[in-house]
Amino acid sequence: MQKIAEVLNQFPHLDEKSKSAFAEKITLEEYERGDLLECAGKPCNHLHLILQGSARSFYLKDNKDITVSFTLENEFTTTMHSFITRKPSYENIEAMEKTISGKISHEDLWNLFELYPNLERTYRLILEQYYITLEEQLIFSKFKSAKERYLELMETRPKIIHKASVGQIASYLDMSIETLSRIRGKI
Amino acid sequence: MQKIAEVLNQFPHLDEKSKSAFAEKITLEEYERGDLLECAGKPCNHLHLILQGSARSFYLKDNKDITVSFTLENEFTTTMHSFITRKPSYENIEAMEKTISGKISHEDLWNLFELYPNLERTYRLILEQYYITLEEQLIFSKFKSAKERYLELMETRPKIIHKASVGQIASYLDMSIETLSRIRGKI
DNA sequence: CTGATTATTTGATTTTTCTCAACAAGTTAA
DNA sequence: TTAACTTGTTGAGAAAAATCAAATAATCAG
Repeated sequence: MQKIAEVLNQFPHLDEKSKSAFAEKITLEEYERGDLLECAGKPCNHLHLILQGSARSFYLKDNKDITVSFTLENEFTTTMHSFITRKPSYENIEAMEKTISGKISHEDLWNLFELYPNLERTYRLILEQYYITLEEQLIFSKFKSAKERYLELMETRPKIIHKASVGQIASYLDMSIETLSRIRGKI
Repeated sequence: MQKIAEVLNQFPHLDEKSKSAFAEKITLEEYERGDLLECAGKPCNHLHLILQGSARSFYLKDNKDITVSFTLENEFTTTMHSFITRKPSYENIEAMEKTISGKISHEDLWNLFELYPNLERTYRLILEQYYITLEEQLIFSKFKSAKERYLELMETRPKIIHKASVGQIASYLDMSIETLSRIRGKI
């Protein structure tokens, strides 16, 4: 698929062989709004590249639905903890709309790493980017008030604001629904 | 050094050649309490393995000193954002006591990756562990009150409580010094 | 050892955000 | 269309934690 090639071309060190070996192991899957890409309780076996649509990672705590992350087009997602440790995931990933994921299984990916060190490097680079993003999220969330966190989201990933509900955004930004509603009212 | 071998032996897939190639590029450096292992404003060029003592990552914001992480013996530390992007770091890393670090430069490490894919894998595995830790920190910090955050630190990394000052722990746990002091008083 | 500086504790007050409650606006199903 | 839900908004009071202020305790330089 053209889209996959585009994403892989972001990694210039990747040779054609590695790319096509990777592409061959990708399965396309289509989800409707609300369908689960990955499900809490089971080990997460796939790394997903969202080719179309969007996804939301969340888990349930005391009957509350807590959003951990949003994934938009051309971004990767998985429940990293489970994908790495092979233990049951505590997170779910659901499609927020009609979504197509190009997914590769853990097993296939690990096998590819043996054959194509360049792919392992690519995975490492992706992991690094994710690490940085997470670190920024952790550090900057410390200083920001509820309002600032919302304004930052508006600036950095405005699409999320249009795709997600108030409740989803509120739990993602770690504030109550009411607080978010009040913030939105005042802008 | 014996200690380095011990740490590397945690990665069973690493062959002897890779290990010794890595060990050869490590430089031992000794720091006194307060010395900087890495300094904000400059690109961070080293991955450190703390062989003895302990370190603290922090940065300065509006004249306040904010602790980002603590590193104890046999743990790795670097200012990941800068180490990965090669841009100036916004974090400092300082020795909290007399500390010995086994450090390897970014350049040496990247060169080793070309020659020993197993080392790149090890780095990837370390990164994965760090990612998981960070993710847990982010997710679980969302639910916990100031008191719960402190109790969790006491349970998971009690050494930090003995080595760090109230102010350092307070900023790490994202609460005011006074709040932490009151929490400690009541236990 | 002693005064000066810094770190910590304690108290009073204020701010932020949460919780509970009521209500309005949309959606969906019968 | 209406009734039952879901989703979002608004208000009032409560709770958690921050800030401001002052008092102690600990550490350091001379």
